[in-house]
This record gives sequence, C-alpha cells and structure tokens, in this order.
Amino acid sequence: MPAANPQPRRAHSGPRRDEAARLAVLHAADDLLAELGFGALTIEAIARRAGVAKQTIYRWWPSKVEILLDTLIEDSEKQVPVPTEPTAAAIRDYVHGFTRFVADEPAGKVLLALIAEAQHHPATAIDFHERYFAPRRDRERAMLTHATDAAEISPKLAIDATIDALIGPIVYRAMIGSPTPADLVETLFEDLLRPKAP
Amino acid sequence: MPAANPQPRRAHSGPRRDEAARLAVLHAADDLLAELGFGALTIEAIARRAGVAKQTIYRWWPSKVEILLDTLIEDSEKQVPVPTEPTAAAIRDYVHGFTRFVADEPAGKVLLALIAEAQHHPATAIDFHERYFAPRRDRERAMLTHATDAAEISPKLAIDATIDALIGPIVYRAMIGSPTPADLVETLFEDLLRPKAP
Amino acid sequence: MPAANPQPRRAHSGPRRDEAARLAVLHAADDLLAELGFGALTIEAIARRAGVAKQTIYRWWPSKVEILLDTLIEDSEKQVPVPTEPTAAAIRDYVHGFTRFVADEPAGKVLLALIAEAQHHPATAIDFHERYFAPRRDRERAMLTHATDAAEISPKLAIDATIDALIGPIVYRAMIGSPTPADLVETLFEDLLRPKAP
Amino acid sequence: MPAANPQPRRAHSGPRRDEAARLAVLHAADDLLAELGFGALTIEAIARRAGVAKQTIYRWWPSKVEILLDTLIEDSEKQVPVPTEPTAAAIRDYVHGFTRFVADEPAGKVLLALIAEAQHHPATAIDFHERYFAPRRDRERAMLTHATDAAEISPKLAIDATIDALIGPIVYRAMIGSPTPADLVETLFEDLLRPKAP
DNA sequence: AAGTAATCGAGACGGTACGTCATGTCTTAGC
DNA sequence: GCTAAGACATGACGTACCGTCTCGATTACTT
Repeated sequence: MPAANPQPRRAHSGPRRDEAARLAVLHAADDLLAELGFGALTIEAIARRAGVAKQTIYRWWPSKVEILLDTLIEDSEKQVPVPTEPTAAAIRDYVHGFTRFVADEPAGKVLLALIAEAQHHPATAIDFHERYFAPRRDRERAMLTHATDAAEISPKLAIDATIDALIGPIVYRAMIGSPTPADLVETLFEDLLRPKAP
Repeated sequence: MPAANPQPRRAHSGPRRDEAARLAVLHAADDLLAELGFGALTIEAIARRAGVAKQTIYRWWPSKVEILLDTLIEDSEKQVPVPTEPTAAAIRDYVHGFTRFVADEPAGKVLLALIAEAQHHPATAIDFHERYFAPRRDRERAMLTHATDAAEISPKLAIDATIDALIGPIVYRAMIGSPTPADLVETLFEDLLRPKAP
Repeated sequence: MPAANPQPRRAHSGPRRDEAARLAVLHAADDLLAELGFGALTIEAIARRAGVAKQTIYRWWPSKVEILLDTLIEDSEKQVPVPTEPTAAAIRDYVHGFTRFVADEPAGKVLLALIAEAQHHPATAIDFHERYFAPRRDRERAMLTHATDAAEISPKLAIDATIDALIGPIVYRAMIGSPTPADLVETLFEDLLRPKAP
Repeated sequence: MPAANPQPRRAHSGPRRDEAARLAVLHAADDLLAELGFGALTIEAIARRAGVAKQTIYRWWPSKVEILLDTLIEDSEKQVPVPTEPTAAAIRDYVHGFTRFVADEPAGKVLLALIAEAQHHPATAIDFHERYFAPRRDRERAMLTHATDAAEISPKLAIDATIDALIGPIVYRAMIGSPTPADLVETLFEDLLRPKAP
C-alpha cells in the first residue's frame, strides 16, 4: 500500500532563522561567561555583545540556560567526545581529557555553571539532565559495558557507581577550585576499572 | 615603645544587636531556600518573611551568602560534626552521616547552594572557602592523620586526595539529583581507607 | 502626425492590488476601533484580524491614520453628505444629521479618534486637514454662501466663525461624553443662521 | 469627657515623598509635551528627563495621564481660575483668558492632549471627568448661576448648554489648529449671555 | 534624671534587568 | 509583482530587587 504522505501544507515561507545571529549569541554567551562570570551573564548583556535584539534571543531560546546548553553540547562533543572503541586506553584518555576540559576549557566552565544553576532552579536541573547529562551518561555506560565485555577492564563497582566514583571527585575538585592532579585521576582509573595488564 | 591602645573607645551605648531579629533572618533564609529554592531567596523576601527591615539585614550581613554561611556553619556543626576520636568506626559514621546530611537535610541543600553560588561569583568562592570549607577540611585532615597514626586506617592515597575521592562522588551525586546509596559509600570507605579488620 | 506613445510601456504586470485585502483591512480597522477602542488599534492587530500580512498594509497605507481616513471619507460621504441645494431646511437636516453621526455612528467615532490623534502627532493633523477637514469645510462654506445669497439664511457671524460656532459645541460635547440634545442644536441653528421664516 | 482619638498607631515613619522628585517629574512631562508632543511622552522619557528612576514615577502615578492631570489641575488653577465674583466683566475676562490659555499656554496643550487621550481610552475619560472636568464645570455653573441671579447676565439657553456653546467652539478651533479670534469670543459672549448694558 | 548613641520598622530613592509587545524594514516562497 | 509568513533591530512597557538613604520611635548605656 503506497500512500504518499499527503501534507503539502505550504511548507513554510518567509525568512529562515539567521545563522549569523545564532552564532553571535552563542559566542557572546561563551565570552561573557569566560570574561565576567555567570553573574554578568544577563540576556541584555548577551544581546548587547552579540549585536542582536533581545527579542531575537527570546524568539529562539526560552532562557539563558538553554543558550549555555547549546554551547555546552556543541563544545563538549568536539572537545571530549565519548570514545566508541572499547579499549582501556581510550577510556583512560577520556577521563584525563575530561579532567582537562573541566579545569581549563571555557566550555568546562559552562558545565560547572550549569550544574550550579541546576541547584538554584529545578527547571534547569530537568533541562540539564535531559539535554546534556542523560545522553552523555548513556554513552559512557555503553562505553564501559563494551569494554567490560571485551575484558579490557573489570570494574569492581556497579556501572553507574563506577562512573560517579570516577567523575565525582574531578567535578568536585573543579568546583572547589583546586584542579585534579593527573596522578589522582590515574589512581582512580586503575583502582576502579582495573584495566587488564598491557 | 609598647603603649597599648589607651582608649577602648567608649565601649558601646544604645541597644545591642537584637537576637530575635538575627534568628528570624536565619530561619527565614533557611525556610525560603527549602520551600522555594535559591532563586526565590532575595533579601527582600527574607526581610518580608522575617518581619524585619531590609536595613537590619544589610547592617549585619554584607550579602545573602553570608546569611547562608551562618546557618550552614551552625547547622553542620550540630548535624555532622567532624569526629575527634580517631577510630575507623567514627570515620565511617561520619561519611555516612555526611551522605545523609547532603541528601536529606535542609542545611545540606544550603551547602549545595553555596558551592553552586561559588561557581557564579568568585567572591562567594573565597568566602565559602575561608568560613566553611577550609576549617572543616583542616579538621577532616586531622581526623584522618590521627587515625592513620593509630593504625585504624591505612589510606592508599595522599590525604587530600583521599578526602576528595570519598566526598566528591557524594556531593556530585547530590548535585546531579541522585542520592548516593549506602553501599557505594561503604565500598568507597573500605577501598580508600582500608580500615583495620575489626 | 502619428507617433502617439505606441507602447504604454507594458502598463503593468503581475497581479494588481487585491481588492479583497483592501476591504478586509478597512473593515478590520473599523471593527477593532468599535469593539476595543483606539488603544487596541495596532497594525499587527489589524493584520491579524484581516487575515493579511503586515507588509500588505504597509505597502498601501503609510500609517494607520490613513486607514482610518479612508474609512472616514467613504463613510461620512455616505452618511452625512454636505447638501448641495441651498435651502435652510437642508442645512438644518445636515446639522442634525452630523450630530447623530458623531454621537451614534461607528464612523463618527473614527472622526473623533482622528481629531484626537491629530493632537498627538502633527503629521496626523496635516493629513487630517488635507484629506478630510479642508475639503468638507470648503463644501460647507459653499453651502452657506449659496444659502445666504439665496436669502435662505442670514448669518450674523462671518462664515467660518458661523460653522465653528455651530459644529464646535457638537464635537466638544461628543468628546466630553455627553451627546448634544436636539434642542440645543436647534437653538444654535436658529440663533446663528437666522433662517427666513417659513 | 473629651476622648482624644485613640489611634496613635505609629503614624508613619521613614522618608516622606521627595518633593523635588515630584516637581521634576511634573516639569519634565510638561516640557516634553510642549517640545516633542504627546507621541514622545513616554514614562521612560519623563524619567530620563527628570533624572528620576522609573519606579519613582510608577510609585506615585498609575499612568502618564495622571501626571498630566496633576500639571493641568495645578496650572489651570493658577492661570485661568474660575472667578468667584458674579459680574459680567469677570465672566468676560474668564472666557477670553480661557481662549488664550488653550491657544498659547503649555498647560493648554495639556488640556487638549487629555481630551484627545480620553477618546482613545475610556479609563482616561473617566479620570479626566472626575479630576478636572466635573469640578471645574461645577464652579463655572455656580459662576453663571450667581451672575444670573444678580442680573449681571441673562443667558438665553440652559446653563450647561450655554457653557458648551461658549467653550465648545474655542476648544474645537484649538483642536483643529486655528486659534479663536477675540471678536468671535466677544460675539459668542454677548450673544449667549446677554450681559446687562454697562 | 537627662543626654547620647545605636538599634529597629518602614519605605523612598536611583538603578539594572526582566520578559512582552508593537513598530517599521527586510527577505523568502508561492501563485 | 503581488501575496502570506515571519525574522529582525529598536525601544517602551510595567515589575521585581538591588543596595543606599532617611525618618521617627525605642532602648540602653553613660554622666
């Protein structure tokens, strides 16, 4: 039974979303956060810096949290992608990469700011979970499961507990203001994942 | 030439600080945070709720962060004091107590809110460090040092790293919204501190 | 001598002005004014109500005042035409008709709204003068002149002064919110124009 | 037993209304109306010009119409007070004064702007009536009544009709943009009030 | 007992940012 | 070349809090 979709519908007419404005907003938000901190990150300031009308921001983003989520998702995918090959070495690199991301990268500051904001507004918490945390956690889980199946690692804890025990200290230290030294990460990695001897 | 300051400057005159107002403010802040979240925690709302003039708040606290620090310091001292006897059991109780504090207590929410706020404002970070974090960390460090000396525990990591690896996952999970299960805490405790067999 | 312009230049191409859209706009403006008052009479609201794109309005009318002028000119010509026969009775009917127009007709409300708008924007004042007031005043003047020549009336004041003294109270009362009673109109008519005894 | 009023109540404490700010707002509104017209009379512009915070305006005036009413009431009382002595001469002066007020004075422009605004917003109409029009009309009525009783004048129309027939043309002409010549006022005065020969 | 000084409530003030609305200009696609 | 749709920069709207300030009343230490 063929039945082509019958909605011609008048697809849409008029101007499409202005990509230049979209990027200007994302960059302005990033820059302001890096330069002046979250406290100075107002919609008006973003609009001013981006050379864009306030209404253009409100048209596309319901809140400044969504702007930050957009930049975080794009940047974290580029800078610390969850590896897909299930080797101990890939996982080790990922954890070290994440440590550097959170400590040094502007986008890492965005991550911390969003976790912080989620403490203040329940709606932000939900948003953050749905758009950033849950998808990434799913991929991290898959990564560890495959590596365990391949006998690359043999975690002593359940899978989510393992991730929290690994990531938790890194994020906690970043929030407290003291970056995590590489050897602590290394020890946690060895200890929690017990990678097979090389 | 020594010459101690010769005039204590006219000790004081007029009414002293109104203790009832002080408590009303602290409780109002606590209640508002618990009921409506940090977003609704404005100085005006605290003053309204406490039945106190705004100026009375500004006279005694430079910012709402200081109000929260006051309640956090008082409540955390009561609800999760750092133990002084250097036994493995005491430390174990402390870690479980802290987990419960952060997950269930209003004052635990204050702690998370302050760590969050510290991400947004550098001044808050400094304040939080000086008034809450550093003193408590000092006592935690002493606790572990004494217990190690007494051979109650034998941590595999350096002392601060140990604390972060223990506390980090608990705080991280609380911030992410999933309370830490007791068995994860138990495993971290066993693993990181290696208490002497009972 | 042939050579009249042989090509009207491709007189026009593409669709001509959409009469349905034109009428929809005029009626939408009228309706909105009557239903919600001038305050709710925005270009966007007219476009919404008329089912027409904003640009279609801006293409044909420079401002909403012009829209109202269009409806006023059409409607006032229909509902209170300036009489051409120079008899006292015709003039009397005209004045009473105008009183009713201003008090009861939707288009009368448009007239008041435009006089009002002219107080707020000098450009509106000029527009109103050129397109509505001056042409009508010219015809009123002609009407009175002819009637005076025909000895139907013998005004005691100069001609413009007479019109203002007659129309002024009617418009003023309408603006103030109390419709003019017929006997006041009657008295003004008798008094100012002194029609010849019948 | 004299019985002093028993509410001591704590009459009021704290700063009273800032008279300088109040005057700055009234003058700024007046100036802006005169210089740029009603169209440019926004709350933000008034606040800017007056060097006052927007909230200070909203604290004391529910709308810009109330600001204008305040200036109109103060200024019209000063510049064209309704006379109290019931002589034909006083009334004559009043009508001429009113004509000048409406044509030349900034506050006269305020009057016209408010009548105009009343056409656009019913709430303004009510406000204008209650605060300016009705009180003044009452005094005008009293003035004419007393003068009639004293046989200074003998109006041929009912009292309100007389006032409308006198004031209407003056206001109408001002709105249409042509100031009323003194001789028209004179004729209307003579004609409608029939003052006793001097 | 009178004088002095700091407290408290109330709340006005100049500000900044909020999120919404209408403006008039513009761009795109369909008829 | 007109149309509907609608994105865009602009700027006012009215509200909420900010942190500073001033007022009167109250209360406790001087002297």
